[in-house]
Amino acid sequence: RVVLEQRGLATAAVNKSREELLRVEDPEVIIANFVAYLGDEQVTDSSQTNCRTAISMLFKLQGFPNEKLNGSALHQIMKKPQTAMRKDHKEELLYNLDKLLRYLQEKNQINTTLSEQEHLGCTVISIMAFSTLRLIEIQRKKATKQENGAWTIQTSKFKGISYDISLTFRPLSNKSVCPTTWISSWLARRSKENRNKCLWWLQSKSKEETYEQMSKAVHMVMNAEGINKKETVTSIRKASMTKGIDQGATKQESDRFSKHADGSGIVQGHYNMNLNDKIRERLSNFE
DNA sequence: GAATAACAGCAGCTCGATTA
DNA sequence: TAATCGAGCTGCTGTTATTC
Repeated sequence: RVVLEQRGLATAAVNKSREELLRVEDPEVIIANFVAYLGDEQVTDSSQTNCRTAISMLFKLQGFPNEKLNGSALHQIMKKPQTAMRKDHKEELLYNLDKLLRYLQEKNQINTTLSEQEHLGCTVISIMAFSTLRLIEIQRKKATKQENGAWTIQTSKFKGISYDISLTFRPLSNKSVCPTTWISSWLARRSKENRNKCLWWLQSKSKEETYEQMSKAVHMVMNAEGINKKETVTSIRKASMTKGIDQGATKQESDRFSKHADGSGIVQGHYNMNLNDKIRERLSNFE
């Protein structure tokens, strides 16, 4: 339902009742025709691909088998938009994670004077940098205080490894950037009666912070540090893994840290943003 | 030389993230 | 909320290595 709502064009294309859908003889033709129509209308390649997925899902939900939905004709039609969508893997330098850590270090000294939004942004950044969780996973997590100042957090993953995870942050030697410090100071903002409310409870608004607003809070901190506006929240994961790999993390370490099901390929393609200058320099030297 | 195993790489699809 | 972009898993395919 969510997918279909998002793809308004798709629902328009198959504007039929459930009974009508069940009577369709050849759903692949309907999908192919609609994608071809979108192509004529100069709709973007990603939109064409998404609409195809959405209509296909609609038919699948009615019980049509895969073979009826994905034949060679549609395969050929989809080649153009899918080829155009492939991303160019550029060699480009990402901002350094240290930039954000330095910001956290400065702000930690005055964390009681930060605005609620900025405080939340810093806390999320600290958690993301040291856990490589996604924003959605951070938003729906629970935090429990342990002995010795450690915090255990529990969340569910829908992407990647498909089980619930729980991980424990123990105090780091540099306390000013440590997630335990930031979670503690974030919770210290609220009054006694709200102590047991969920982690992202806002004292000022008396409600839980929304996903979109959390994204804005993180962007606010990133912008304040002068990071290019085009960088997304996910780039913090990238910066974290890139730094780890640059410092010599082994493949096993980075796979475990990133929690990808197929670690090496994904990390190589999307998260290892180190330049190849060092290896080129070494190759250029010979006896 | 054929059969099989192991591996790498890619395409396709799905769903998270962002923006207007 | 609609539209778009982008990340990442699954499964397929072709290549290389190994065994028979």
